[in-house]
Amino acid sequence: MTSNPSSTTMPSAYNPADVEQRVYADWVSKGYFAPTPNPDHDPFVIIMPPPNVTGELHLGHALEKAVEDSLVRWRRMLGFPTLWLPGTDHAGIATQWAVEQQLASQGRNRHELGRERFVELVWEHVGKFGGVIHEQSRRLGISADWDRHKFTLDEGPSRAVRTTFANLYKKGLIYRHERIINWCPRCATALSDLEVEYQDVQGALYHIRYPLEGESEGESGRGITVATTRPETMLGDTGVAVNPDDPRYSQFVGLRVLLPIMDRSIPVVADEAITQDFGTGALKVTPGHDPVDFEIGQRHGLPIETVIGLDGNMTAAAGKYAGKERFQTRREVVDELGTLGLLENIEDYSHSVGHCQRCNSVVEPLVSLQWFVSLGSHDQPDTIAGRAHAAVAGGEITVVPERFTRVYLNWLENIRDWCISRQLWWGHRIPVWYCDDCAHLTVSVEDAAACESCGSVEIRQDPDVLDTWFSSGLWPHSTLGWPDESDDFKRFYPTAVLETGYDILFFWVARMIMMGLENTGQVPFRTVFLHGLVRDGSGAKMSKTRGNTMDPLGLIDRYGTDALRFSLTTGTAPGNDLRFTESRVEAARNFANKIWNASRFVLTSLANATEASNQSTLSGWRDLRDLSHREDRWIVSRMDRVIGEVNRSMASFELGEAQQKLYDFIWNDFCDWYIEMVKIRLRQGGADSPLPTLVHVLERTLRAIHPFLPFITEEIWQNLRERLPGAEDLPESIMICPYPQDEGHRFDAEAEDQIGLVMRTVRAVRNTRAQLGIPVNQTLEALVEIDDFQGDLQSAIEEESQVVRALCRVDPLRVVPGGSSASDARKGVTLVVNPLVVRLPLEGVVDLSEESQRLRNEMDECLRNLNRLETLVSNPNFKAKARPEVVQKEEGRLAELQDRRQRLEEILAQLAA
RNA sequence: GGGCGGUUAGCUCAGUGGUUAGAGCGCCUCGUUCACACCGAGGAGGCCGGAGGUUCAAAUCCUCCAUCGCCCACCA
Repeated sequence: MTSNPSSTTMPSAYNPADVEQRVYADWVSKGYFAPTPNPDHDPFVIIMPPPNVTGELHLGHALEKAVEDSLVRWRRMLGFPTLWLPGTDHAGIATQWAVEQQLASQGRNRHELGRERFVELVWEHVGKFGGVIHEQSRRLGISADWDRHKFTLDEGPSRAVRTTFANLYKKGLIYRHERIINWCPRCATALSDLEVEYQDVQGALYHIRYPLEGESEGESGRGITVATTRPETMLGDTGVAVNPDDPRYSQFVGLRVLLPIMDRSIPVVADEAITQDFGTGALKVTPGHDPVDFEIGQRHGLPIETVIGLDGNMTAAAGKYAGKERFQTRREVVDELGTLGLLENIEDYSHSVGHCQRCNSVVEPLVSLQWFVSLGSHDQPDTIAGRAHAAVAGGEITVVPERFTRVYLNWLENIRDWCISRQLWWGHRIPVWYCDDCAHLTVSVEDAAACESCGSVEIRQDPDVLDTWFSSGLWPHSTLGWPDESDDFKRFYPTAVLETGYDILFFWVARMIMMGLENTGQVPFRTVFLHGLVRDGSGAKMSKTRGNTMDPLGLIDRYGTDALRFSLTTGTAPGNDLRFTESRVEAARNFANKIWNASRFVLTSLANATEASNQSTLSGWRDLRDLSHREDRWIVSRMDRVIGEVNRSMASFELGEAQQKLYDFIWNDFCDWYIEMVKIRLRQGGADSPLPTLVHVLERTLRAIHPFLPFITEEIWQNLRERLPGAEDLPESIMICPYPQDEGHRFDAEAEDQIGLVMRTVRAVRNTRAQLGIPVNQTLEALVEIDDFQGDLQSAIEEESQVVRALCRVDPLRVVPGGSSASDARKGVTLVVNPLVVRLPLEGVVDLSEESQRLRNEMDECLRNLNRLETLVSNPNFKAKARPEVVQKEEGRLAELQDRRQRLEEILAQLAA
């Protein structure tokens, strides 16, 4: 690396602002983000979910990118040729809506401008705000291959869109049909089922009497009373339906009623879809404005009346209400019915009403001519839906967390054809040309100049554009070059992992699987990895209108990128929503600072070591052969175990687990214990310097945590590389180093046991000191009793005695045979630290009755546990059925507790004497 | 109406069969010469929503209930 750390000495607190921009620029300039060939591994590819082109970075993006970058960095360090391909989505309806809002604020609208000028304006808007989000994303330190960035409206992806359309059309899988669809009157476009959001609305159920034909309105007499939440649609009623089994209405079936206001005669039909106990049991049928009514109408040959127009106003078919706004019409119709005496009841009624996902207008179902993709059915293997279903049901694609598998399959099992045409101006225009002369439809990848049937040049392109998700559905293959057999497509498709929020499982993930299989015959990715939503501290969805958003860039400014990333991805399980508060970032920042200072300690120790005594020993830091010190063997063993666990967690997408393990290791094992132990030896100097181990563990741990904390690890790495004698040949960046693996041969159970005992001893003494309020600077005398006096334990404790002495301020510390110091017991505190007994003669400091009470409490607890364990172990079923290693473990524990009981008994007896 | 998820320490959450259930934050006590006060040492605090069941063994698996949240769905 050519850039240097900002200063020659590391400041006492990590300052991300000094580091991040410089380090990122260097990574980019070195080209590390591009895939590096490696014949030993298949490529690891993630296609980044393309954000909306004029969007801005929010915490959801930050979470997504943090997760993906960690996976990508980990794989890259493992040696996989790794590609993370970024892109941007034109976001048809969202972007058009944004520009329309701007126009509206100037009192203008797109129709005044005309299509061409409006689209130019959108491009200007994109020119101004497009790319902002990726500039912001770079501050997250993400290692995406920016050179491969794709935009959905780029030439390549656009050609993929047209090619797909043409292919599907030729296969008969895209068709144009008049059908009832969801219409947003504000956006003036059709919407797919998914783009409609249902919200509960407090409305009313109006009971309206339709007189039998021949009766006059208002006459109290026979008739059928229907119930509706949308009285204005009655103007378009073409029938009344009742359940065939409903005795109340059986005599009406086949008769006709008079539609009030419109004075139209409409038939009464019988249909199974009618629920007898809802409302009045009679349904007014409006095939033009309700999906259910549409189907009933189809079954009974009822005509379709369109009384609400594309603009949300009533049409000429609405008689005297023509031209009136739909909700105004509702009020007036209700009034008129009241006047006519036909309004029998109005009851409060809460029901769910579809709203436009984008602009929140009430969606109007209406009949119109649209393009659809025929998806078939999940149980027909040769259909789009069938293949998409089989790919997941058959395990070719794995969904993580697993519970979303069923969600996905259920959705496909109920899927209907996909309405893909949008009456918008911003997007991929439908590649269909209509011939004025012969009415033929020319479908073409290239712009058509003439009708392919009659050659006429009097052709007009379909004015509509395609659903944004149509192009996003092609994303994994269209970004890699499809429909060309490009190198990237051959190398990188199918991709490995698709990581995104569970909220777009249907919108995007399902569509990619459908379209990927359709176009390439292969799944687009092997694993779908879903994350949850970022919520605010009280669990509410973050949104600008709620005003509860947090700006990721502000958090980066205050705490650093690494802290933000760590806080978003730790302490949460995959797929779960995350309640996010600033205190999480603060905690992560503190952790980063802890790493920084531990590193500073190592580097300072390096600098302080005398040249002569350390040059030679230091050279062994990389492979650490034949470690003589127990502490060194302990920390290396612990580290390797953790690294093994981290790799396993990563492989199963448990990023939070992986990070937690590293956090605990670094903070507890490395900083709180190892560094503190090692200070003693460093102060003493001497031949058996801990420096090689210290450097080894730091270096390896930095690599292990680099995928999560990319900036700080790089900065420390550079410091290390610069200041560590003989380290010049290390790779020039931590991000191109190999990821550490556990080396099982370095697991050292003995060192872990013995250091564990040292730690327990130190804690016990510290605890006593704190309880008794013994000042820190007052040293205590201590006797450590060991039963098997001549054994390994004795030498171990004696070798570690200076550690114990330093860490809990005891001196002198004498190791004696078990029971030999019993006569001192009376004078102080006795700690049972199996298999040791530690005696602290504290005559006068400790109240002996309190001490014996403390011991009795300990004994009580011991007996409680013993009781439980004895029952367990003496149960013959336990030995017969439990796994042998569990039996062994529990028996060991039992023996230890028995041992402990005996010691406590002895001590209590001595105290009583 | 169907489905899914949550319910674990004061708060936010980890923890899918096996020691005495963990973390961060907060709280209490003590401590700043020697990496870090963005710190250290010690501590308090939980019958893991309830009830049954399976099992040698349940926070963990099953059933039911309660409660909160989300998704899907054409009862107007």
